[in-house]
Amino acid sequence: MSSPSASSAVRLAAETWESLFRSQVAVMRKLQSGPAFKTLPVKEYDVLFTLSKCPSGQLRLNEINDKVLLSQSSLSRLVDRLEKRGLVERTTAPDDGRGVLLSLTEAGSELQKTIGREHVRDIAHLVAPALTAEEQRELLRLTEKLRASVAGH
Amino acid sequence: MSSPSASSAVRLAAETWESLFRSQVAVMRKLQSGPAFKTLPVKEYDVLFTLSKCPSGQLRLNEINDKVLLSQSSLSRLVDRLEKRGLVERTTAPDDGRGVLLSLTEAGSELQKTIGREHVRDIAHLVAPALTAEEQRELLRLTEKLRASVAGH
DNA sequence: TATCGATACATGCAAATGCATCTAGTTTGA
DNA sequence: TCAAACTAGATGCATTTGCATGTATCGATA
Repeated sequence: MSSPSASSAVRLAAETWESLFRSQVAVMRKLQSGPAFKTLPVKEYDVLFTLSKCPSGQLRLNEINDKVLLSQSSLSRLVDRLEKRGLVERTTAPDDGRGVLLSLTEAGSELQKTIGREHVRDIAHLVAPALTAEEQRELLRLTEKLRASVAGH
Repeated sequence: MSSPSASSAVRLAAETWESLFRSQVAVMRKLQSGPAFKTLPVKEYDVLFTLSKCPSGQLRLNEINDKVLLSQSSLSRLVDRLEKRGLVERTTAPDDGRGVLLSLTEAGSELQKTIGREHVRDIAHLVAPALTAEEQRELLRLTEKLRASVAGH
């Protein structure tokens, strides 16, 4: 790796990230301003969604925390709000007395599905006109590869 | 567009967005926890960065607001904080008495460069090992295409 | 050019967030 | 086996955020 190519490699990485970030901002802007999130903020929906996708139906708080951009304390209180609205339930983890398992209530599951249907439609309206199916598959592959690499330090 | 392919198109778009979003979360997590942002929060740095990249050196608040995921009022107060620290300057827009032009002070420009150098290095350490240069160029192209499409409604 | 609606930004206030810290349960190792 | 270090999550408190609204300016129209 020669010196000039190293510097251009750094620049390329920075520009790639910048572009990824700005596109995320642009899409998220549109999504969260839609009517789907009048009843529930996006971040709270995201927790319901994450739970709905998990096979066991239960997740530890620290597992959820890995998926969302929130501090541990903010997530704890976000879950307080969801619990107060009767959308999720906290249970002490059976194998670790310190841990908390979170699961959807029936109402939480219903609300997730209702918002989810509309949300997915909104996403499609933004993404489908922008990129071909082939491009979407490639974008999916690249972002997943990036996420996996970053998650594994 | 037949019915089954329409539904799978919707699913693909949703999965693509989900992956893009989660990768952004994973990368941002790492970036903002680095030492580069001990002195200045990422969102505040982002405003300095945006100003530094702009050829005229001045931007209207609403132009900046398009680039960041903040409400108008939050940006207004974020700028208050930057101004109080002497990093930016507000000027009334010459052609529009309602508008405010924002520009970097010398101190703001210095701080942006200092943080920016470290920030760019951090980005490279995360992105370069994850994707080849060719993949990064493709990711850059796809996210820019998505952003442009979404921005144009 | 006087009025009315729209736009740009600021501000009061309630809610959400993060940092530091606390409590309780778990693991380690002498 | 027991104390010390570690981990998961909750909580006090100051900061940040967004919603609703306020103020000032702009632009269109009659």
